[in-house]
Amino acid sequence: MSDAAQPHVLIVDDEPAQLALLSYNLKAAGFRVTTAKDGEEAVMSVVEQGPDVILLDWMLPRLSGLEACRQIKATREGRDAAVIMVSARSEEADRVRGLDTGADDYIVKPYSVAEVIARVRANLRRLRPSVSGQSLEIGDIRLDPESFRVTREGQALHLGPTEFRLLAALMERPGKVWTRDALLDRVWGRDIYIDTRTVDVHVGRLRKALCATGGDDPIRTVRGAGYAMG
Amino acid sequence: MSDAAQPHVLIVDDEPAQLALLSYNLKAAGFRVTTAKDGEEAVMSVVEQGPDVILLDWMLPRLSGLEACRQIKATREGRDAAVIMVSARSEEADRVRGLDTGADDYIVKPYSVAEVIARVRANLRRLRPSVSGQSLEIGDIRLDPESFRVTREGQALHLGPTEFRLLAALMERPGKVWTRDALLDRVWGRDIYIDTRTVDVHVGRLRKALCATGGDDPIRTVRGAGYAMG
DNA sequence: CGCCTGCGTCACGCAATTGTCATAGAGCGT
DNA sequence: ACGCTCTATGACAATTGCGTGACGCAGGCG
Repeated sequence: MSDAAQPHVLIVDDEPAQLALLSYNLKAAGFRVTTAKDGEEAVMSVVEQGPDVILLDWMLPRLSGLEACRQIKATREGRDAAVIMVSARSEEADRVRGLDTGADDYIVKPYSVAEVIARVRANLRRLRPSVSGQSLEIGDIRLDPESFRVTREGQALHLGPTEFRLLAALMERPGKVWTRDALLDRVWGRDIYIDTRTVDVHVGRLRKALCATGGDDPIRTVRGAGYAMG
Repeated sequence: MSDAAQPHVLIVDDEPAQLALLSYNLKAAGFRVTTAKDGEEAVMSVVEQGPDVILLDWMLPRLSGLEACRQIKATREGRDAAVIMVSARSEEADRVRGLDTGADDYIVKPYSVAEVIARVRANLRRLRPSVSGQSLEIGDIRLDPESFRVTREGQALHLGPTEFRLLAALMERPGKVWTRDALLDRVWGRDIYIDTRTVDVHVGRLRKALCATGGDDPIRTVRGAGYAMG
């Protein structure tokens, strides 16, 4: 999964120039960027890194963009990434074929960098609401990333920064069970050494805060696995 | 950390170098790997270990890949494994012959390691849905690996971790009869010392949980063999 | 500086889960 | 019907995993 701070974009293109151009500009726009030169590399990278958005060129060596897209969408990590196909072909037929294999969006060459960034942002907004300032809602709990405010039944709750990010992670995918390790990655950031049990403590604190105004415990503990909401 | 649910790949090739190369990379990609040097060994290994995917070289001593494939597909354990033929011949005729004998896929030499891994994953996905996070369903029972939820006729059931994994194993291959030993491997993990009869107890507990809301017993006991669902 | 807030770790207690065993029951061949 | 083998089940003790309060530390701020 991606880091708490920056949305992660994977760019797949066999032309180094395109790669460099997009990479530079997306980094400048505040994204974390990794790249792949062909379809196979792309699939492996998806599995390993679990990016949020994938810019996938149509024409690729080894594994066509179409087939790569199909494979990406079939992996656990790729299922909830946004795939944006990039193609010189503008025919409607191709567009349909692309979307048929599970692509989420379609950009036609020649494109402007601004357009690409806009599309990436748009897909991100749809897929990762909290990253782009949309408020999340589960039951009577609402979390507004913009104002860093959490309310339950309209009543404001006081959360520490860590509890806030923890809640945001849990609310982003209702029903999904997060392992403690996944939460450490997502909430605390990768390559940080924290005892896994610390997650328990923060979940406990979050629970106390969420139930301060009364109401049921909205966090589900899955014994042997982790935590989930919704 | 040896995951009990690691997919199992059998690699069959008479060249030690190929064996080592593929073995190393597949292990690194998170698979459990065993190897065989010829067709006969391959068939025996299939019967003994029941791998999920088999990478079968076309040219083999003792028993050609083609014939090995036929024999593998004739065994109970090999029927629901994916066989991927690996061959230097790229002629269409060979491909057809390979697929005719029951091979599920075909890789032409020279191949890239990434391609092999991608193909293995693709076949695994088709054959073992839960590996890629899809929810499993048999009759009125549904199991969602992502949310760790099990429902029967829409009603949520409470299962312990072991019962959950046991049910997942049974549901992954509807109709397959699992021996107690196979279930110990799959659910408890190999290299663990547990009494075989313990499986009975857990099947009993799982049955009780599944029938808690009423309904027939969905687990079939096969006397002298093991258990099956569906 | 002294207070306050937030955070990570630890230790303890509790409850769910688990492996084993003993016993009763069921299937099958004769 | 009988005997043998394999399976189901209830009981139980040991283990594991989780929740919680307490504690020490670091940083921010008046």
